[in-house]
Amino acid sequence: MSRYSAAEIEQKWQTAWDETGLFRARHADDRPKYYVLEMFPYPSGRIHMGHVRNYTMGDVIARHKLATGHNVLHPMGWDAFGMPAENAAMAIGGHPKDWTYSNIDDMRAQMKPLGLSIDWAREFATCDPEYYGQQQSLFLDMLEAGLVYRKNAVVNWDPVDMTVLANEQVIDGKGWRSGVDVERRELNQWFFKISDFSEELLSALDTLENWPPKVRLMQENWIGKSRGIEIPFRRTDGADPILCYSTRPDTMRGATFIAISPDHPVSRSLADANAELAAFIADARKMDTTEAAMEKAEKKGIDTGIRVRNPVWPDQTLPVWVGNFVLMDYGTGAVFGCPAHDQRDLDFARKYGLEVRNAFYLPGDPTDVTDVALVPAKTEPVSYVDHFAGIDEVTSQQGIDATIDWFEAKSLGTAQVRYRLRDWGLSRQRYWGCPIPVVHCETCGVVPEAKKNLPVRLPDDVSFEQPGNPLDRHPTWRFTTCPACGGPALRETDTMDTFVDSSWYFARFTAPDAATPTDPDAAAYWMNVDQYIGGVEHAILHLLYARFFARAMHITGHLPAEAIEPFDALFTQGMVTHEIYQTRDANGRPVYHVPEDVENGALKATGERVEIIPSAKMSKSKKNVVDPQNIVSQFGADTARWFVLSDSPPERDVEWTAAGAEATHKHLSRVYRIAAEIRAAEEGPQGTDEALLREMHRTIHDVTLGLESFGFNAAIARLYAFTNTLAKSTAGAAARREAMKTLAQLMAPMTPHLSEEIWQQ
RNA sequence: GCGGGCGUGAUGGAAUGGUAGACAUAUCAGACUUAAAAUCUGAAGGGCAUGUGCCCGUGUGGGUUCGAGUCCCACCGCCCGCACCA
Repeated sequence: MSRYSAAEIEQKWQTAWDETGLFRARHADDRPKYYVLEMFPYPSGRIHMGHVRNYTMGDVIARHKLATGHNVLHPMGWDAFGMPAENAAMAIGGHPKDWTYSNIDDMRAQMKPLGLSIDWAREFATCDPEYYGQQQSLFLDMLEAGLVYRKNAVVNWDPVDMTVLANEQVIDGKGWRSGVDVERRELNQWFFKISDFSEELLSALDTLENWPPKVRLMQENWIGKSRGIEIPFRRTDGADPILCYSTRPDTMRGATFIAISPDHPVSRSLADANAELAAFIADARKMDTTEAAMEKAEKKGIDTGIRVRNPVWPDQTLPVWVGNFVLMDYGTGAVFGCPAHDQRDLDFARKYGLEVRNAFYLPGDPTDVTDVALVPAKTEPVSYVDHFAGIDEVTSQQGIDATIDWFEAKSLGTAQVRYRLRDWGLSRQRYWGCPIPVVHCETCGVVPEAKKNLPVRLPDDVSFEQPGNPLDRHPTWRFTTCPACGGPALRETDTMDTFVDSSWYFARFTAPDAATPTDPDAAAYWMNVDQYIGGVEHAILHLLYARFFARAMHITGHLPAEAIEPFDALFTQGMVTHEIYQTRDANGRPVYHVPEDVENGALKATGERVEIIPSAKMSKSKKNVVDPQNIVSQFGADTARWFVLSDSPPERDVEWTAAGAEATHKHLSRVYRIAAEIRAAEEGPQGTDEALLREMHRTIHDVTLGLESFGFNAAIARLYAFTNTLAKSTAGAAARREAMKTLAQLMAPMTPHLSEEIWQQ
């Protein structure tokens, strides 16, 4: 072969690797183990450049570790449950199962040509009954361990589609499919007790040294620990006091009203006798809970007529309002409003003509002031604090803590540590998910399914013509017998949130065929994941849920104590972006064009200039998607792999360009050519060329360092430089041969096929 | 509002506090060719001198240091995450 033919080379070596079972991982081995994992894909049907970059990074590490004497586990699977499959069934007919499995086949067929060093024998999909059956078993263990419970919760309910909607599926207060107003409905739902682990999930973040600081910080903020105090406000009518939660009791002097949630018990009981209030509460209920809506929503309130006393200055009485902005499930569902020091409270006070009172005495100011402009800057020392604890700066954290202590010492309140983290509601009124393995028995109530009856399989004969959950209207599926009393019972028809599926798959990969969720030996040997790689979009939910699950799996005996932090190192890679090409139609609306139709900034067909928007996320609607399959068939997998790693550091976005891909291909052709030249060079008595060999060893050092520290772009730059040196080298044939072999070896993690070809010749 | 990150040629980006701009793209020139492609050789931060040299340069302004793209302070700009959380 005189020309570089990626197609031939790649096919040849992929077959060879397959036949020798090179990437099969076995857990009896003297070599140190290394588990590298990329976040597994949702089987949409097409792989995209982001997948290529993600899996190539993992593959570079896997191959590098394999080459440096490690026993490597590098598996792949499918995060296969979820709504798109049901949506496809509703839109185009067919069955979610068929749609999903056929997508998996398609995607596997697109991935295999990339030459990834994956142990395909371990592949599974989360919708395999073998997988979700083990998940049900895990759920039952967690139920027994008290890590799962049922409670009523308010959800977004679409009255037409008859299903719960995620916040993301509520657009402007309306269901994204039905277009009707979404209701807030209270339903009985299953919850994981993740909030029991708030403190531990928070403090253990410090041990995750090889995680990006940014991700740790995001989790810290999400868990949201705060120290505050619960303060009872006595009512003038002598009824039970209203408990308010505050993290800023130092602003007590500025309190001019109390706001309670529409869901607060006091609001509810008053509503019985107050039609206006009842209407207000009903109205607040209708408001959807999405971020966007919350931001726009007007702050509204209604005076209850109740008055309470300021606990520190009892001669001051404050009105109690119901406010639509007060959340029932944070703190006590009641707050005191301090308009002088809080923008939201100020807006509210202005709207309803409530008093604005400065919380802090200004130096030399003996009386209360009402002008907001006089409020001292946060860090300014204030003089009034002798009232509290004799501290001179209330607004430092120390000052706030001292104020809390002061309140406690005077028996005016109880210090509280609170977390923003809520329990994880896992019930979904959906078909295509893991059935929750419980039954509802008239005599026994909620009863866990017996493990011998697992998996509770999804029925195949379902229809999607009607809205709602097909499991609910299935003629027979629901009807079963109670595992406890043997009487008639109904199955739970809710399925699990798909985040559950991805919360433990990494553990299942260590023994994908085990008859229990994990195999203790295999889990002990392979866990933890040494390097986990994925998108930063999973920084909070997936990674937090997985950390919770690892703890739950330890408690239920499915993972060793060492595995409660399942990912030793985490790397979040950047996106692959591409220019967008757009022109305008007669009405000035943008029209997008695929890259193939554009040449030199103009449409190939008409010559019309296109507007170029650089570095945009690839998306179908903007038509700037580059299909990896096309690149592989045009240039080969090695070119695609090399390109997505070159140019940009892996944590940053990389811009895909046709010119860059071509240049990469030219470079690989050049390496191939140089190798051929060197092979053909006359053997002779020439000695070594020390300069070349010195450069070679320097390259080995730099590239190794680059591969081990996610400096792939720098490693590749070094390989370019060495290729140039080698091409120009006038050293003897033996030295050049040695240098060429080394070059091939160093390139191998990125371009395994080309390297293997050069190495073997 | 709270939290975090980043500012280096035309472009993507290199650079344990020690020769800024490695490597690549785009560009230009040359060789080969009837021509083109491919390939090979070379130029290239800006300015002045163009002859070997000089001056200025990592968002802006200060500071630490023998020495700062790198460390510290302030400001400007961009990006990201969170947010009626009391």
